[in-house]
Amino acid sequence: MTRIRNIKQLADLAGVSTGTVSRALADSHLISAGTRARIKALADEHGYRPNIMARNLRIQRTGAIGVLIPLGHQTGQHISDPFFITMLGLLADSLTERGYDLLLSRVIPTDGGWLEKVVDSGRVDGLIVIGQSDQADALDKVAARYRPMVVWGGYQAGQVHCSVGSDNRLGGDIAATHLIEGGCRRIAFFGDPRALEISQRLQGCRDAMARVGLTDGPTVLPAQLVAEAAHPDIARFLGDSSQRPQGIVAASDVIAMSALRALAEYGVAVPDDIRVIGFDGLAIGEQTVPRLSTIRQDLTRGAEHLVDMLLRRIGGDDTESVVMMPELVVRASS
Amino acid sequence: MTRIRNIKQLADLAGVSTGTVSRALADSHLISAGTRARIKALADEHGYRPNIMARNLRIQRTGAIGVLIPLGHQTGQHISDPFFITMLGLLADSLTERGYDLLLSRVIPTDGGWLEKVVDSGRVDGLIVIGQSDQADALDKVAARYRPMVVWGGYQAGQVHCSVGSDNRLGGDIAATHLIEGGCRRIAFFGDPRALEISQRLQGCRDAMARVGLTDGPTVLPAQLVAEAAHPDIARFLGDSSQRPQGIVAASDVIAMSALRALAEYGVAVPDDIRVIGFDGLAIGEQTVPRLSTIRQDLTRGAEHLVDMLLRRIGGDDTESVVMMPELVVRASS
DNA sequence: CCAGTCAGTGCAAAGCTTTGCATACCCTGC
DNA sequence: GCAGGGTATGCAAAGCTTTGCACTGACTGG
Repeated sequence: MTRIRNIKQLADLAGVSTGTVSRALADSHLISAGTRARIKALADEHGYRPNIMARNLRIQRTGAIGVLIPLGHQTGQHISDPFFITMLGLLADSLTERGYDLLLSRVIPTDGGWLEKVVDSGRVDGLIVIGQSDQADALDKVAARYRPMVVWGGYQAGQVHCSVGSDNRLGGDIAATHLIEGGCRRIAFFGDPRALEISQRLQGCRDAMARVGLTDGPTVLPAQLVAEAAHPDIARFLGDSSQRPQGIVAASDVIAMSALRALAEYGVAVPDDIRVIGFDGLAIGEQTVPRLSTIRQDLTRGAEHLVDMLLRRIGGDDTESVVMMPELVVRASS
Repeated sequence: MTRIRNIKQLADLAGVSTGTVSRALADSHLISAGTRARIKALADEHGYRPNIMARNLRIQRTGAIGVLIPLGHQTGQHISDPFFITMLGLLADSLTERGYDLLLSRVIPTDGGWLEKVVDSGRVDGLIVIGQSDQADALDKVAARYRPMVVWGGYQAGQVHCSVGSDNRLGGDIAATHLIEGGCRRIAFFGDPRALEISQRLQGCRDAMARVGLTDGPTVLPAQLVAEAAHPDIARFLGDSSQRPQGIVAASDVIAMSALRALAEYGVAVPDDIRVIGFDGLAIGEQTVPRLSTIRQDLTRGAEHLVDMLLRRIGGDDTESVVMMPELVVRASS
């Protein structure tokens, strides 16, 4: 009843060779049904499990997909951010359903080779990167030679890596247009445009304003994505009543919530004095006071696309980037 | 400039043996500084990264910690559940800070060996299991021989596996006592007591009621943990106005939110007609209408304990289970 | 009765590192 | 000039599977 730890021991016990054991456990029809059953029973009885590392080394695949969260432009950010977490949960569900494990890494791309390190480590069969941060070039460089990688984020012409994401420019445009239609002329944009997606949202905002003659565009406050870090900046900005905008386009729901909180503290009425619109469409936005208007991205569909396309790429197919339409959700904050 | 894929090629290129390369890359002082620098430069130039699977196989460790979410008593449940996700984010932060990767698995323990499969696979250096579900026995069995495992969940006397969690009985007691002090005599408990933690919360609820002579205890509605599945049951239960309780102890904040929603739909005033209290203290409870009273568990500290203790166990130490004190948070729903 | 087939099994290489031990060389001190 | 002690490197085993190929024996058909 002693524990069996490798295939050799089991082979000796069964009086066959390791090859036979390996094949028997894999249900190969090369092995007679009798031997097969006997070996399996023996393996079961002695609690033998093949060593996955050795197996992976041999067959050159791991059954794991890496999910990477590059925190390029803001070191303070944590994975516990609601957006990442939501996406992560969706990916986990979708991947486990397909029999893959999920290897989570939070990386701070300070050195050049952060992505190569994961790719070449051979630890994963494919890679999902959540957000380009300010690392679009690094992603392109790797994508040129490493196929099984898809990225959640923005799309720009000429991009080498395969991305899934929303039409961020359009989203920003819709958000700003919505505020303008509500009568706003002085608009502020809260978000750090070093991240590709956010710069696109800002661009959309500018476009919408330019169309009605507001060629200066919005005032930009490069707020951090993470709530705790953003709040002081936002509070300071809004504290100066002389520069208060009439409308705020926030680059994410989390930033918008920070803004709502700060405005409440200053006694500014939303949406009467200042209108606020977020971006993402997280569930949490339903629960704010007032309930947050937002530009919804369909994360569920996004996650499914990411996994689908990644598996196709692992299988050798090629895939085009996907740009999904964002959707205006008007609640009570605008 | 051709890509180098294994240590042998690099060794040939450098005109040394593989052993020397291996040591050089590991910065071993056995290798002269000159050779070391030369090899490193060469490795860098040709983009060589050691194959992690081979390395893991050789040194018998993986640098990854498995996080397991057993969904024993309810097949519908998804990882996207807010509680799991919150915990997962905290663990991810804590683990990556300490240089470990996080391998996420959602398992449905139908067959006996679900846990053994992960443990013996050699894919991870240690295991964090989130929630005992109804699998306490399976956990004990494995814990008897596999040291590097810690479990988030309840503690009961005689338990073999090492757990971190709240005093659930006490939490249930506090919750029920709070409702009783608010004048409730007919109390309902929403939650499926097949899970250890929940049965303990129910027990606490019973204890509190017994102390004031309510020996029948609460009416138990074995609601699912996941919101979508629980809602119909809860709505049906509350729809029958003849059996409506005066107070509801929900086994989780998510269940409580479902109850709040159902009550709002029936036009029942909270807390005036029915008082509701949840369990967990998730951030999301701040945003409900009315804001949810709850029993808070300190998940941040819990996650840190889990990781700390796991690493200590990996290092060979032994660790005692930790039971943290839950805390009553009175907001507006009770 | 023999050549040929086929089912079932064994052998050993390959996958890539790490590391204990052996080796080679260069000094130093006597 | 030689024993002894470092220092720098090479050799090869070990870690555990999977799998192409070779082999054995039994059986079929002529």
